[in-house]
Amino acid sequence: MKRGELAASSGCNAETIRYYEKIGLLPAPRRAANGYRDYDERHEERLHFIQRGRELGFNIDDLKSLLSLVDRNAVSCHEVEEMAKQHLQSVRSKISQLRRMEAILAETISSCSGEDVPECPLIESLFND
Amino acid sequence: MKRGELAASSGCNAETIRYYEKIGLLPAPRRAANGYRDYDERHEERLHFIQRGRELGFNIDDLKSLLSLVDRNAVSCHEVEEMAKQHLQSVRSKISQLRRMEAILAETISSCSGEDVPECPLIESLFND
DNA sequence: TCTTGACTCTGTATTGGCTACAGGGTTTAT
DNA sequence: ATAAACCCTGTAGCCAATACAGAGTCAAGA
Repeated sequence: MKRGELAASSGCNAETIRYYEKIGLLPAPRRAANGYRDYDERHEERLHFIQRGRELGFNIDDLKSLLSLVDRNAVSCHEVEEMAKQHLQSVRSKISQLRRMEAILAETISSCSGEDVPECPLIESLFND
Repeated sequence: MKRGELAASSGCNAETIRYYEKIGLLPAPRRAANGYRDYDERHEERLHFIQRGRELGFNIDDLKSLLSLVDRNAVSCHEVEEMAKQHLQSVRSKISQLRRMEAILAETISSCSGEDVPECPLIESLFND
C-alpha cells in the first residue's frame, strides 16, 4: 500500500502521513524497490487510532503516550482512564467557554437593527466590556 | 503610557502588543524622546476591543475588518451582523463537535474497569469504529 | 556616584499541527 | 511515446502568539 492509497483509504492528507512518520507517531514502513513507502494494515490501524484521537482533541504528545502504552503491550487501563478523564475535563471547559461566546453573540445579533446606522450594538459590546 | 503599563492595565502580554502593532491591528503609537512607545486611551480602548474579539473567537482578519468599519466611521450594522452570524454558526458547530467528543469520552470512561488489564475499552474505542 | 535590577528597544526563532511547494525520479494510462 | 499522476526529499509557510538575544535606558538603593 503506497502513501497515496493509505491517504485515500484513511481520509488523511498524504503529507500529514509523512509528517506523522517524521515526528515518530507512525512507524516508518518498509520501502519498495523503487523507494516508495509500503504500508500494511497495522499502519492503517494505527493511523486510524491517531485520527480518532486527534478528532477527540488529544494532542500529539497524548497520542504518543497512549501509543507507547499500546506498544508496551501492557496497557494499564487505569493510566488511560486518567488521561481520558483529564481530557474530558478540558473538553467540558471548552464547551462552556464556547457557550458563553454563543450567548453573547446571539444576544448582540438579536439586538442588531440591521440598518446602516453608526450605532452597532455588536461593535459596542466589543468596546464596552 | 509605556508598553508595560498598557500590558498591565489590559492583561495583555507585552510582546503581544508589539505583535498587534506589527500586523497592523493596533496603530503604532507616538514615541517618547527615548524611543519608548507612548500609548493613550484610544490605544487602550482598541486593545480592549481586540481582546474581547479574540476571546469571542474572532480571528485576526475578522478583527481587521471590524476595526476597518470602525475606522471608516461608517459602521454598517448590517455588515457587522453578517460577520457575527457567520461566526456564531462556526461557534455552534464547534460546540456540537465537542459535545460528541464529550459523550464518547464519558461513555468509554464509564465502561473502564480501572484495572490493569490489557483490554482497555478506551484504547479499543480509539482503534475500532 | 555607582551599581544593580527592571524595563524598553530591535530582530529573529520557536511553538503545534499541519500544509504546500520546489525540483527531481517513477509509474500508469492513453 | 508522451503526458499526467504519482512518489521522493528537503524546506518554507500558516496562525497567533511567545520567547530569546543583545543592546540601550531608567529609577532606586548603597
